[in-house]
Amino acid sequence: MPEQPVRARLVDVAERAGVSKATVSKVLNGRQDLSVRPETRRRVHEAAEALGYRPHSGARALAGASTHVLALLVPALGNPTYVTIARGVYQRARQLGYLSLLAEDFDGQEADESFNDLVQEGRVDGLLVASARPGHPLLDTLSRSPVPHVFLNRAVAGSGRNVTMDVARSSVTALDHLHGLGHRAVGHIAGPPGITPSEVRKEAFLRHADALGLDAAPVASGDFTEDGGGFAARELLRPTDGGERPPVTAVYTSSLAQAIGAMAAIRELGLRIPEDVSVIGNDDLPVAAHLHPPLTTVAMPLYELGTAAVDALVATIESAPVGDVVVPTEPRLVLRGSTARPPGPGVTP
Amino acid sequence: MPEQPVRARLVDVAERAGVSKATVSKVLNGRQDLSVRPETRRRVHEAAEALGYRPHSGARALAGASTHVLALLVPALGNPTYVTIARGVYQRARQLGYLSLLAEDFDGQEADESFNDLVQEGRVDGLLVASARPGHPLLDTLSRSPVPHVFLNRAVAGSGRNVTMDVARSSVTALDHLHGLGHRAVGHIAGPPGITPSEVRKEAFLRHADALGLDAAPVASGDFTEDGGGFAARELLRPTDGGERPPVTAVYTSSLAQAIGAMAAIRELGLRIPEDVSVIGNDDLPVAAHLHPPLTTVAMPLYELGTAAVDALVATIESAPVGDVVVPTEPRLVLRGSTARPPGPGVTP
DNA sequence: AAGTTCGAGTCAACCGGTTTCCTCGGACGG
DNA sequence: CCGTCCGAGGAAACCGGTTGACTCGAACTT
Repeated sequence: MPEQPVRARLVDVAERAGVSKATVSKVLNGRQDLSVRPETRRRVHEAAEALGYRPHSGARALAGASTHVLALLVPALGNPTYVTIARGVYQRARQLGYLSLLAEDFDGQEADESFNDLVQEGRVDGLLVASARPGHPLLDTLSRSPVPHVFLNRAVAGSGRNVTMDVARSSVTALDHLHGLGHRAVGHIAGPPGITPSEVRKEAFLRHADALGLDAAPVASGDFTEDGGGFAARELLRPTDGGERPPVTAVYTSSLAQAIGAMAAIRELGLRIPEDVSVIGNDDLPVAAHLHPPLTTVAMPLYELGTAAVDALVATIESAPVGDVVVPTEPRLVLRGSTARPPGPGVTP
Repeated sequence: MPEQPVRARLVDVAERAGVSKATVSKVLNGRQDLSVRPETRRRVHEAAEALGYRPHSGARALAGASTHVLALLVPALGNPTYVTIARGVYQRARQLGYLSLLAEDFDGQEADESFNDLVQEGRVDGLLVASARPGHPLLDTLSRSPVPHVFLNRAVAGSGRNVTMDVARSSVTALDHLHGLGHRAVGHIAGPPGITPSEVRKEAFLRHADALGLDAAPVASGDFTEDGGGFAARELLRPTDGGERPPVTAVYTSSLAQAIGAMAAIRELGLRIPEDVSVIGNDDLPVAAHLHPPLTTVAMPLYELGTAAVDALVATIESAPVGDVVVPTEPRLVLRGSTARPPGPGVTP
């Protein structure tokens, strides 16, 4: 059997190849500050292969080289959006020879401590921060720290380290769709204030609603959860000044969970989807297709956001920082059953 | 400001406390093979505190001590069930001073490689395997390897390292509920064959259906996904031998996603939930409450499964293995709108 | 009073890599 | 023919902890 009973070490490889530790190290790390005969190089690789050599990560980290570990901080793992991002991060990291550590930022405090530890203990080479929020303690820590890091999804203005998606475009896509169906009064359920993608999405919504000349474009804010969406939906649909029809015929939400909550709330108000109210949400995740009715969404390139963030971070680590990055893939409309033409004022063509 | 500009090392602490490196190391690691005066102990702790000392993980691992890192392998991160487990693992690990690494086992191959690397590179102290499956390459690797590990959720018979929930009980709870409502023909949507929780749930279902004397208890298998649930539901509801009523009045699914898919399929068949068919699923996750109708579920102690698995693994690492463990929390019925009395044969009391 | 034991630490060898500075022999230039 | 340069690789220090063996003085025994 080709298995080694015990870990092979660098010396073992060196011995088998008939060279010194130093040479093996340099060859295996592909350093070009040393000239080696192709023949020697081959022998080293062969020996390493034959012994199934894996460098001990601790020793490596200790000797000043990198750990090849990245850490990703997300605000909520319960949110499938972040899970998708995390998968992108994980897979791309592995492709590049890195490992990724996943941490959840329950209360904002946790993050700061946990990341400090990670960095101080020399466990990670870099940080991917998806949970930036104004005033977050970590931001301050990071800004005065030399550890490589990027912000993804939630941008930090002026950091020059943001990796984001074309969030503004998603609002345009959603509105164009609803406008094309004939909607003239569309409400938006935004995320909590102060969070970049939420703010950007809201502003783009308002700007484009204006450009399209909509009659009404009210906005309500709520958490990115089902309940947040439910409350906001009730707010948007409460009939104003004695009228008996809801003030909007369609709702565009900032997250998928909000859309689910909004749908439940809309039905509880005795309205039908999509006959009375159309609903369109952001982020196309598997569950969207199986809701009742199936939810029309704007698919955001979440997975790619993850991979792009890793690319940016690794570039930073290798001292070739790339500045702010916007993932090139555009948001894509996924048409399903939750959007339709608005109820005509008695008109049934 | 109390921040140190540069990492404090063990020697720095030793110097400040006026003792040797060895003493500091032993004191901070709480080893009792050394007697130290309380006074000295205090000085050491003070010095460490003052300097904000964090041991370098690489150095520590290299010196033969543990890395204090655990790795968790899950079959699919897209499945919120595993995310919940992962949270339990992550938090309990941190409480015990460990870090947890999350890996996704996309194809079964990945896992084996990735875990081998992790272990070979001395990155982790132990493994939490939630994706065991008969014939999984990792099982073989693990059985001949000295690395501490436990299997959670999916048990490996005879390993003496299983951490599981009372899955059989969940079938009993679900069936009792349906039986109490008057259902006499209940279908079960099981997971893929060969996977322990799925098998156990199925067998418990059949056994208890027998004990209750149900008229019919057909079983269909499908992936743990929405689509898997959808296909299986169609199979269960296909009218047999020319009858026009579906052969069952209720469906009990092995996963939440399956329940969502089943609900969609049931509606596509022109049946109402819960008037025509009741649906009850396993695992109570937030989305269940916001479905249409809100889904009745059996809540499994997933988070605790994660914490219990960490406890068991850490015990194993500290050479006090605990054998098979069953999480004590019992499955709990969460009553919502997807279950009701079966349609009477024309009887409306 | 001398030997022994015990408490309280210290010494120094490791762990497995990385990296800096050398060495050594042959080719080449003058 | 001798000095120099260069290609190819080696020696050893070092990274920051951990650990078992060892020391040293005081107390305890007999």
